[in-house]
This record gives sequence, structure tokens and C-alpha cells, in this order.
Amino acid sequence: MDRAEFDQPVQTLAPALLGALLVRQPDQPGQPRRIARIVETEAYHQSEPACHAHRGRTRANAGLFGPPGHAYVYFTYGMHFCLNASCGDGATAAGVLFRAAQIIEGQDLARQRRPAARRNADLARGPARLTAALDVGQAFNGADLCDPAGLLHLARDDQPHRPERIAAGPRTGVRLAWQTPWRFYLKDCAEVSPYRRHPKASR
DNA sequence: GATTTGATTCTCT
DNA sequence: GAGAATCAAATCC
Repeated sequence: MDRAEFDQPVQTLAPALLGALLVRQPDQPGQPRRIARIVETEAYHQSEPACHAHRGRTRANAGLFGPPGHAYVYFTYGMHFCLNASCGDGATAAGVLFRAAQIIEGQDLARQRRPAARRNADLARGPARLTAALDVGQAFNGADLCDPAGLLHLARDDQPHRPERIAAGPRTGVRLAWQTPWRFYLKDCAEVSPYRRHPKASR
């Protein structure tokens, strides 16, 4: 995918990435390629309190400050990784969280990585499930998602979704600014994760 | 230095 | 619907 696409406001980029393909190249001989079609995203921006970079740049969140089109991978709840794509001007922190996807190639390998998944739709139905299915860990933090030669990159689908299938709503599981409708997903998609309000969400 | 919390998932009820 | 698993980073004292 062209890096210029990442040079737009995060709330515009997040819905634009729906239907895009996340391509995971094999890192061992004989391993198949895995492709995930993005069906759910969330936008985060430095200006709002739900963003990891809201309180300024740290070593952990440096990936959100660009350059655009790179991976920001963070570790949470003691056991899970989540994958973002950085965007913006490189000075302001912003990113798109990949929350769910359809595995359209390499399902067998994804199943090995997600033994708990009962259905194919559960393989990447959730941000940490997605990274597990594709073997994306901290090592991918900072990876260039616009480089087709890399282990992980974004590509455009030949047959993109129709625009009217996009829906928006509040972001899942965030405590602060949870009402900001920056979660985008494809309607009627079995792979979209269920909405859960944070137990301590205020207001 | 100690404590709290989280952009979660799984299992059991 | 509730509770556990599990740890890095942020926050507090």
C-alpha cells in the first residue's frame, strides 16, 4: 500500500483501511503465507485521553509518532499483543488499531496458532487474536507496513467492499473518551468482535 | 520502591 | 456475567 495513504487524519484512515489485506510472509522455510482481510479498526489520536500517547512521547509509545505507515505493537494484560498502523505527519501521534480480520489465506497455520478458536470466524475476531493468528509480536514494533518485501505489510484488495457497508460506533473496552465513535467495522461480518463497554467507563 | 491498571481472552457458571 | 491469568508502564508515595 502506498505510504501517501497514511498521510491523512486518523479518523479518515481508519475506515479507509477496512477491506485492506494484511499480508504475513513466512519466516520459516515451507511455511505458508497468511493473509488477513481487515474488517474492524479503531482510531486513536494524541489529542484525546484514550490514546497511549496522550501524555507525551515515551519509549513505549514512540511508534505512534511515526513515521507514517509503520507498525506500533504493544503488550497488554500481561499476555497479549495488539497491532496498530501509525499515521499522520510524524510529529503528532496517531494510529489505527486493527481489531479484527478474516483469514483468507493460510487458515491452517492460523488455526495452529489459535487452538482455542472454535470457528474460522474466531481466528482473528479481536485485536489480540489477530496478532496471535499471524504471529505478530513485539519484534514487529516499528516494522514498515508499506514494504511488500517485509514480513508484514498492507495491500489493497482487488475487490474492495462497498462504502455503504461501513458502520461506526464507540470504541471497545476503553475507559476514557469511550463515547468517541472512532470504531469502524463492516456490517454483517461474522469476524467483527462484540462491543464491550469498559466496566469503569465514566459519564 | 510499591502499587495500580489496562485499546484482552478464556473458562466456567 | 464473573473471575483468573500475567506483566510492562505509568502513577503514586
